[in-house]
This record gives sequence, C-alpha cells and structure tokens, in this order.
Amino acid sequence: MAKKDVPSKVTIVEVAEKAGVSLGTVSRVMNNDIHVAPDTRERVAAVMREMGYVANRQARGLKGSRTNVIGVLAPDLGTGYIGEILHGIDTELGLHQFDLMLFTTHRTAIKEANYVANLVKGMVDGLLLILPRNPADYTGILTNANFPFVLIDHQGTGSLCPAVGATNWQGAYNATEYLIKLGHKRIGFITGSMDLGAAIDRLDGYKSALQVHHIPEDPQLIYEGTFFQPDGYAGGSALLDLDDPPTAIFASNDVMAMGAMDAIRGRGLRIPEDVSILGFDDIPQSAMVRPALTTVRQPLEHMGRLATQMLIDQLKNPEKGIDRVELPTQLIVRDSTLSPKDRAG
Amino acid sequence: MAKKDVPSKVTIVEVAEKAGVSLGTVSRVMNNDIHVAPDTRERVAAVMREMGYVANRQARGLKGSRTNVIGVLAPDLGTGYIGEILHGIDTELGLHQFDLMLFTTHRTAIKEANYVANLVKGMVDGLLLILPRNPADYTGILTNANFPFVLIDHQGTGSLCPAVGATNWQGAYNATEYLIKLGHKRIGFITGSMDLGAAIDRLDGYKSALQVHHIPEDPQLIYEGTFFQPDGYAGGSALLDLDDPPTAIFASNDVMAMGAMDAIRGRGLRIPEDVSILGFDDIPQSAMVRPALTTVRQPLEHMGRLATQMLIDQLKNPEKGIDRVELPTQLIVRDSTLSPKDRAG
DNA sequence: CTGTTAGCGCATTCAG
DNA sequence: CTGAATGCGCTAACAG
Repeated sequence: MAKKDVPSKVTIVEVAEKAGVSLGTVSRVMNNDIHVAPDTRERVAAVMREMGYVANRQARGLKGSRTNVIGVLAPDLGTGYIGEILHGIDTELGLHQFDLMLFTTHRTAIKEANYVANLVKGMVDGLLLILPRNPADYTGILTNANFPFVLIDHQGTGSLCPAVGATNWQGAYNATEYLIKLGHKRIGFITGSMDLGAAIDRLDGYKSALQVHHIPEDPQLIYEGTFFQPDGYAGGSALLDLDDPPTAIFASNDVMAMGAMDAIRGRGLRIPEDVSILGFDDIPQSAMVRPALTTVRQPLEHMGRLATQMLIDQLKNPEKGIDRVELPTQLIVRDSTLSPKDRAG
Repeated sequence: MAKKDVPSKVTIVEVAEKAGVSLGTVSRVMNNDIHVAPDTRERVAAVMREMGYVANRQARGLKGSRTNVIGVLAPDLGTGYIGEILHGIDTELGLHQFDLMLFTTHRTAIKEANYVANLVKGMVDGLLLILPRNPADYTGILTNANFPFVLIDHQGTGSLCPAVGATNWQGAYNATEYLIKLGHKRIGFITGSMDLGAAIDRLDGYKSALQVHHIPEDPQLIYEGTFFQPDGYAGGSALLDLDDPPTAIFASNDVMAMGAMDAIRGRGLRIPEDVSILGFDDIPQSAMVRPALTTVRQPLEHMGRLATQMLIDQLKNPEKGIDRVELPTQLIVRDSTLSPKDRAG
C-alpha cells in the first residue's frame, strides 16, 4: 500500500503559495472578507477548489472564532421523543451549514455543569439543551460566560433565558375538557417526572379543567409516574383497582398511555368502550397502535427547528433580547376515547 | 451576581503557575506520562481539580494527537432505525470516555467523500459510517489515509474493511421458510432500496427459501420499494391487485410492513386471517401495532455497540487485522401471520 | 486591497 | 525527572 498521507494535508499556506498570494489573503477569501480584489478572490478560490482544501476547524476554533458547530446536550437517545427533536435540529442546522456535536448527559462526567462549560469552550458556537434535568446548573454558568444557548422543552424555571417549549398547560387543559364534554366525570391522570416543568404544567392543566367544570379533584385519581412505559402500566393498574375507578385515563405522555392500555386490556376491559385513554406527545407509533391513540400533539420536530433558528439568530445578533417561545399543542382525536354513557351498562 | 469570567478561562499555563511548575509538567500529568515524580503529579492534579481545569480539545487536536471524539456519519435521523443504532454507539462511547460528533449526510456539502476526509482531520479519532450510500467513496480515501473507521450495516461491497452487519440473508431465508411451512405458496415480497447491500441480501434470502422448497419464483410477486412506509402501502396494493394475489406479504422492513397493513385493511381484508404480513428490523412499534407484527429482529443497538468497540479497538491496536462481524437476526413470531388454510374459504 | 506578524492552548522535542 | 523552546493551522490586528 502506497504510503500516502492524509489528503487533508492541504493547508492554507500551500494554497497561498500556489495562488501566489499570502496566507492572509487566503484567509480573507475563506471568510468572505470584503477587502479582496474580485480577481484575486477568484484565483484563490479556484486554487482552493483544485487542491480540495478544507479549513481545519481545530485551528480556527483555537483562535476563538466561529467553529460552525452547534452542540446539543440531550439526556439520552433511548426514546423517539428526543429523536424527533434532534431531527428538527439537524434539518435546520443543515440549512445554515452548521454541524452538530452531540453530547449525552447520562454519562457521569458530563453531569457536572462546569465540565460542560469548559468542554464547549471553543468547540461549539452555541448550545442546545434538550430537557435538562437541572437547567439552573447550566443556565447560570452559560449566561455568566455569555455563551449562546437555547433550552428546549423546559421553560419551567423562573430564570429568564432563551427557551422553546410547548403549551403544555393548554394542551392538558383542552384534552381534559374534551374528556369532560364527552361525559367523563372520573378522569384518572398519570403524571410525568414532577421535576420537569412540562410534567407540572400538564398536571396543572388537568386540574384547572376539572375545576372550571366543577368536578372535584380526587387525589386518588392522580398517579405519579416518570414518563416511562412501566409507569403507565402501574398507573393504569392502580387506577383501575380503585373502588370507584375512572372511566377515562389521561397519561402525561404516549408511552405511558400505551402502558396503561396494556393494563386495561390485561383486565379484560375494552378500549374505548370500557375505559377511554388519552396520551400526550403524538409520537409516531401513537397513530399505529390499535385502537389509535387520542393524544395531544407536541410539535417536537418544529421545536427543534425553532430552537436552532433562535440559536443561530443569537449567534448573528448577540445583542438581541432573549425570547421564550411556546409552540401550540393540538388535540388529535383518534379511536381510544369515547363517551362513558356508550358503555354497556 | 458576581461578574465572573468564563470558568473555561483556566489554561495549562495558569495551572502551571499556581502549582509552581512549568506547563510541560502539567501536560505530562494530564497525559499520564510516567516521567513525573509522584508528589509533583499529586500537587499538579490537586491544582487542576481545584481550578476546574479542563483541557481544550481544539488545541490538543491541533497537535495531531487524540481528541477522544468519535465521528458518526448517518444518512439522517428521520427513522427510529438509526436512532437505535446511535443509542448503542452512544452507550458504548460513554463507557470509554469518548464523545460523539454526528454528521448527517443528507446535507449536500458532506456528500463528497473528500470533504469528509478533510473534515475529520484532527476533529475525530475515528469514524463510524452508518448505512453509507456509496461506501466505496469513503472507504478508499479513509483506508488510504490510514484513518480508523467501521462500517455499520453495510457489508455488501467486496472491498475488505471493518464492518458490522446482520445476517440479512439468513433472516429473510428463515422468515420465508416459516411462511412456507405455514402453508403459504404465494408469498409477496417488497424489497428495500436495491442499492443497499442489506436489501439485496434480504431478497436473495427470500428467493433461496422459495427455491429450496420448490416454489417457483414469480416476478409479479416482487415489488421494489425503498424502505419507506409509502412503498409498503403501494407495494401491498399492487400485490393485492394481482389476479392471483399472495396469501402472505413479506416486507423488507417494518415500516413498509405497516404501510402494507394499511393497504390490506383498506381493502377490507383481515390480518392475518386473509393475508399474513411479516416485516424486518423489529423496531419498537412493531410490538405495539395491532395485530402485533411478526418480524425478523435485527440487533440494531447491539450493532452500534459492537461497531464502537471495534473502532476503539482499532484505535488502541492500530496494527490489528480488520474484521467483519455479522450479528444474528432472529424471527419474532407475533400475531400477523397465520396458515392460509385457516382462511374462511 | 494585500502582506506581515503575533499568538490561540497544547504536545513535544531537546536540554539540563 | 523537569523546564524551555518550537510549531500545529488559522484569525486578527497592524502596517504598508
């Protein structure tokens, strides 16, 4: 095998030599600096193309300037939920010629917010935080360091920082109201991890709808879960075992709703004739399960895209005020919900 | 709030000063160089911890040494399929203190293999290629540059390079044979993108099983798809419209199987009583659709983990021979398949 | 408009 | 065992 070196060996100096200019000029051409004569620019560009020159990002980053890489911090990749958001991010990033660096926080080392701050120094131009567990840990440092970032799906805490989320409260309110209008009076609720703002908002929306419609809140009807499927099963089971079981169950996300569906069926009950079930998120498989799940759609991909846009905006206009956006959720009625009066007595 | 500067401002020089040594020594401590007196090492380490020092990867990478970042090239993030593999990669990477840099090839710029080679120069220590469209484009350059990489799910081409895949041929063979033993004689097949090795292998497995069991191959029963759901619907429809329609349909992946299920139901036919349906991959929702999908499980996450291990191995032992691994697939029988004789005449 | 120069933070010789 | 010096590839002043 011929001992050939990495083709990437082409450096700015070689381009400069071959084009008969100084390396400074080449740099200017690369960065679209206006102070270059058109024909010089042309010539240099040609040489760059010819030699297959690609800038070394390390060196560029070292100087403290733009890396054109955006960092994404995500809890993990296990659920399709994160995947949808990532997809949106990636799509938008592609439009702007940015690359993506993904860090998953389930690794112990990265758990320390300080580590993150250091890590990203120079590596990425900005940070997208998906569902951070303790957002305050990061936001403090990041804000302090004046480092651009946007929170995704976590507008819970009070501190003011750029974030995009969904109208969790409104979505849960609407869904609960829909159930009430269907005639349900005993509506079970399975919460998400209560340390997440979204979970709190959804529970609040549920409670508010109940209250507005003068249905007393029954603590027995609220089961605390953590957004994972087994909690849905456990929650569904617990709710169904009540002396006066609910006629409908509203789970704080789709995977828990599916867990609850298993619990319902496991007891020989029918969906939706005996028990209605409603989820949150509208992940792809919700449309595919039988019966198809009625749920509250969260525009995950859109959230990813928007957050990315906001971040890139920040990068371009560092002085612009920060904004927090809430994208609307939408009730998607499918086959898992029905009026309780339709039940065979 | 105290006006604190970026914590990341801590550099090797400052650690050196505070520890009363030269920056060279600090560097040695960081890199576990043996030539450091135990107590010196201790002292320096303490200062590093105290100051929250974290090495700047850019600078380190610039020098041509390890970056502890692995690059992943994936076609896109749209399907859960890639997500599963990524999850495996990420998990394994976490175990070895590597970070992950993700590039998606649906972006035009990155399509050029040369660009990739240049790009990764110094940025990542190795590359994981998921389902590359034209693997030869990359493997040539990468091999030539002596750059460590592993192909995932693409062992199709002849060139010898490290790869992990699944036994696509065997999986398709077994599944087809299972259908035949159930009594099916007319088995429709929906292919994947035929430019992918996996798709070819699956089709071949199907054909071989037919041949072994002396069932004539009927070109009409083979519909060419591209691994996306709409193809499943179109393929299912086309197959069902045949004068002598199949009693079972085997789709080259689960999402196409689900598309086909829609087509079947759209014609008022029942699954599996009227038509059996079988998929490939065993993505999460396959267990959740009704009827639950019989499918060939591909150990996606495991493939991701294994490929990562192989890559890290390469990094540690550059001289080791390359190996290609095929992980076994497994037939998962669920509710979407039945003997044709059970059909109501 | 273009060339020159000084670092960015670190790994690595090379001397002690 | 440790310190000093050199340069990785590039950007950003600063001069012309």
